[in-house]
Amino acid sequence: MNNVQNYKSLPIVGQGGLVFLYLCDMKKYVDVIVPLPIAGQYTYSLPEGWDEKVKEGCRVVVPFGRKKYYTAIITKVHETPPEEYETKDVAEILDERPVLLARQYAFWKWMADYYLCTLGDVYKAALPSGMKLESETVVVYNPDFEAVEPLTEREQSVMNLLSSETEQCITQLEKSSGIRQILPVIKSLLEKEAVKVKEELKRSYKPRTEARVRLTPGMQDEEKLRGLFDGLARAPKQLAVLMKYIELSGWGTSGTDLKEVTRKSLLEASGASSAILNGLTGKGIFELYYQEVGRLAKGVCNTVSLNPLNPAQQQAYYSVLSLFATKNVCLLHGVTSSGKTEIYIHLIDQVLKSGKQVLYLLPEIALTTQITERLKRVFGNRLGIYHSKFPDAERVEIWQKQLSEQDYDVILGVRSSVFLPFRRLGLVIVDEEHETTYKQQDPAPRYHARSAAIMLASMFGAKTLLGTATPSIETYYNARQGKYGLVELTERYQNIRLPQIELVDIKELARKKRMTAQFSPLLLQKIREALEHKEQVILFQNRRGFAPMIECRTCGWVPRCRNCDVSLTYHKGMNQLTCHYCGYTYQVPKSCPACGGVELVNRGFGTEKIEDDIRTVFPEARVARMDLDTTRTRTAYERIIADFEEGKTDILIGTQMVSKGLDFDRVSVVGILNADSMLNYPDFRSYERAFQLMAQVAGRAGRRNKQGLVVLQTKSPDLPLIHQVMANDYFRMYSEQLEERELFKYPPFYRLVYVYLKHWKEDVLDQAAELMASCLRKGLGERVLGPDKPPVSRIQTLFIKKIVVKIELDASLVKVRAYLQQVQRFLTEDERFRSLLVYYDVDPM
DNA sequence: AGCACGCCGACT
DNA sequence: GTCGGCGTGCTC
Repeated sequence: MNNVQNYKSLPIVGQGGLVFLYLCDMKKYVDVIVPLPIAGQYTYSLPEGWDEKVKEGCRVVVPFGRKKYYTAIITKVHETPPEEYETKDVAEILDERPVLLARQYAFWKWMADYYLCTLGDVYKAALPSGMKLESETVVVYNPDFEAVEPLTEREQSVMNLLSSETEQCITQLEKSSGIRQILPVIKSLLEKEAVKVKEELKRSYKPRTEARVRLTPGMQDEEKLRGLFDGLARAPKQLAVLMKYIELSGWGTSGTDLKEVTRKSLLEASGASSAILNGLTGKGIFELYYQEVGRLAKGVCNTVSLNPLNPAQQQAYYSVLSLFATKNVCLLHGVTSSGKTEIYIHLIDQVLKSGKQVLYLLPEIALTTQITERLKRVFGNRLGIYHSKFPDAERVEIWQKQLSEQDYDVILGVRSSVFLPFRRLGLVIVDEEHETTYKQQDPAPRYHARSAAIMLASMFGAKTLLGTATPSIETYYNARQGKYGLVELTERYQNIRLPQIELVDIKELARKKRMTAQFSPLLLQKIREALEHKEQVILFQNRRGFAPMIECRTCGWVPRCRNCDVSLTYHKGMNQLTCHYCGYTYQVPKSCPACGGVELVNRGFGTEKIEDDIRTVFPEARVARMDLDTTRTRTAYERIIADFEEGKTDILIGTQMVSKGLDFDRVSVVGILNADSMLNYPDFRSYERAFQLMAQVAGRAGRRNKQGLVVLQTKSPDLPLIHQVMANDYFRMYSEQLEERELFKYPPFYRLVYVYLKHWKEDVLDQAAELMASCLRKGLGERVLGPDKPPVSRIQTLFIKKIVVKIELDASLVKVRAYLQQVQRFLTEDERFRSLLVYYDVDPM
């Protein structure tokens, strides 16, 4: 239909002469973001009469492509019909009020722009999946179908599956039938009219409901009830339930409304079975009704007052406040156990008093019960917690609550909570600022939550506080340059002394054959002493798995993933080899496929191996292991920590997880088993990271009354870094690293952008990468390095190449980004490189 | 991303 | 000669 026909035009005479004023029921259009990695936005038309309801930031369901439906977000409502194409109608409006606020949208646009990805990528990362409904094709069995001609084997098997369950979605059918290409089969069944298909929106988010009990309307008077008591004389159990209900609801108590009684509480209080209650509903005395209830924990209302700050903390607190007068970002550099959290709490309290909100970011790993309990006690139900390991439905409710009038004043959350809606943000705290897990690796948007938080805060005119004991070089540089305010807190809480660090040369000991597995005699002795004194031990090894790999003793062959070009990790528990890139598992070969040798041995040591060895040496000790494999679920993770806290475990063995902001009271010994394993990464940040890890893990040792001990085992005891760790000399590490960074053109002096190219044909990829690099060099010259084969040069059958671009801090990032995209467009227009995949990692870690 | 179209090889 | 496999292109 021609849209113009809908317009009622009315000529009126204005100052400029005759103009046409189009009145009211002009056709409306919306521009939307779809949750796909596609650049640009799409325009849909609104069916008539829907006009009033739509606003920017609301979600709509739109048909996209031949059959799929997606949840899109409106960015613009307008009246300009597109000229080049016919629009489709919006299928459904999901919100009356926007779920994406104006400032959030501005934040999304900044992110897509800065990190070189699409708005769809940002949208996908930002919203909890329960808010992104998607359609699914459902195949419906036709019971009246009579075959005119015999069905093929595949068709028959699909029909058999459908006969037992007459409506099934395609993915489910594909799985249970085992047919990989099921679409053609369904298509032919559709032509034969053996089945029908429909598109159904799957709503994964369902509000939680609670069954409640009340008297039926006919029973709600004194007379009737009295009659009931007599009537139920021969059903004493039912009578008891009725009496309990009257008690719980407060029936008959004058002047008060009836309290609602849940089915569960009535059953529990009366001790009756559900059959008894069913009897009462059957007689028409009670009726059940369902009420929507939130999933969010109510939080305690009676909160404790703040702990007073000690003089050092007090001073840091005031320094931060006064620096915020002139700086938007401030770094709080406080040694481990200096009580940064208490300073945060006082700052939050201050911001709340001014009616603003606070976002408190923590790396996932540090977001434990210790910190959440502390904040809950202080802020009660004004605090919301946003954790990726919480169920999605809960995250949906937090999002919705943030949009409501009863939004949280404080959000404690992980990386992705920068996307939550805020309306009166006043402060963002980024705790453990140096943590690399703040950077999202895959998929896009590959954003750094620290940078994103600073940008978000600036959009609100809010302040950002970065806190850590071991600042990232970039942040510390910014602070020393005066870009950020800097507050240093050197005094430990209650004057606990920093741990004593003992250096052990394990190379020398190994030569003399004095090592027991990975443990030096000193470490073993200290563990033994700790166990005797009922103290606890943490052993740190920066690797997981039983042994990173196995190797043929004869020829040195190492099993590799056939998709990803990395060596496989050996997992003893399942006696399997796993690729940690694609997750594919392999059986351990009986003999070496290269030379036929039968001796396949372990190489290197992971946490699992250490656990095994420590159990052999100290069979009486209670040992726990904490790494990615033992902490898959939130409960497993919290169990390990709780057990250790309560002293149910003597020795905790772990990867870097054990170093994260946990405070344990009875740890007297920390063993760093092999410092060198952290240093030998081909990465310009490996020294910085090794220092941070060792300083953090060392900080776990020693509490109130006793100085802790760290046994630092290394093969290179003369390395300057080792001595910087021993002296806890952050500044020396920083200065030394800074020199190298400047020399080799790394951050903080240069910004890095990695350009990744992927293709399934290696030679095409090589050509494309060479061409891309030479094009980039034309515009950017020596700033372009590569192309290079990254350490993992093939993931899931795609070959990968990487080009590094180093940009001076004062160069225009906007221009560089535009240039990168221009070169990409030029490249993908080339016939040969049609299926070339290009993506970027801005400020990579 | 997901879905259809269209071009190639392995079978009737 | 056809069916099924997968590369290429488009989606308002």
